[in-house]
Amino acid sequence: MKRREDKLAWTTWRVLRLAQPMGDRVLAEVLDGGQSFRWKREEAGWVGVFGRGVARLRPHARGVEWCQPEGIPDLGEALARYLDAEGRQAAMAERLPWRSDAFLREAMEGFPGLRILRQEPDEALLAFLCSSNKQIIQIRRMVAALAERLGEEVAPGFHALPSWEKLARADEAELRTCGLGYRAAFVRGTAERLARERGWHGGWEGSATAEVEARLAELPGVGPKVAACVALFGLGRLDAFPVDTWIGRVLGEGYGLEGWRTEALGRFGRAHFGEAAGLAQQWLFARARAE
DNA sequence: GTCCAGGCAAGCA
DNA sequence: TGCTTGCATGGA
Repeated sequence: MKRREDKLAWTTWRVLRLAQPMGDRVLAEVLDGGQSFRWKREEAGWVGVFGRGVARLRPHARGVEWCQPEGIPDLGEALARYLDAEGRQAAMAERLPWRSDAFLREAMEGFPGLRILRQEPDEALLAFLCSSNKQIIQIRRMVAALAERLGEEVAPGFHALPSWEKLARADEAELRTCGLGYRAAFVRGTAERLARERGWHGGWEGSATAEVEARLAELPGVGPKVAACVALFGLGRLDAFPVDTWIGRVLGEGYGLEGWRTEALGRFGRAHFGEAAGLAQQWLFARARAE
């Protein structure tokens, strides 16, 4: 039996120029390397959901080629923003200490054009609420299950993530059916709070990243690591520096910091890498996982 | 079967 | 403040 999405009509492929193109391997790392959990590999590229948009992507010499389902609003601008087409991050990366830091430089050279996807804050928060003590592949399955069971269908066969209101109404047993385990209580607790606070991150623009992370950490299931991920991936705070097991390992190897506590590693990362620490973190993360 | 995963929260000294 | 433990589940 054909799946519904197989009958979906797609627009013709178009080129989205990127200031900093990505090869196949780097595009894979960006879409499927633990930032977003919403992209699936297909024949020659990727298909996924970002916000309420659905798109197919494939590498192109000057950027990416993309198409979208027929009959929904054009996603060109949203995709350009999502992928940082104008290259704001490439400019920021110039401020990293790669000239004096050979370990970082090697990581950057290994993944040219790597970037932070500009995800919606809700999307990053929900995904990373599910992330604790889980592998990337498992997080992707949890998020997919939440979308399919509770999210709105935005194109045949494709579901957006559920709203906080919807998640707050779901019972914990249903969330556990999505494979969340003890994280179900995190999602429910945070959903109950945010369902009452529309625009929860509104008004944070003028706050320092440390303050933003502290506010995030007031939510159930959000500790230092998840807060840093949401700040970086969802709120565009490029100076946020999440420290997970991979980053702990790679900082130990590359910078002689074996045995340092997570909190101290975070301070090191922010001090050493500076205002684009989150970008450095993503390059080091990619390098660590590739070894 | 064992170890570990893009950790968090609570309990303890 | 800093360390330990329990937590659900599934890969490797």
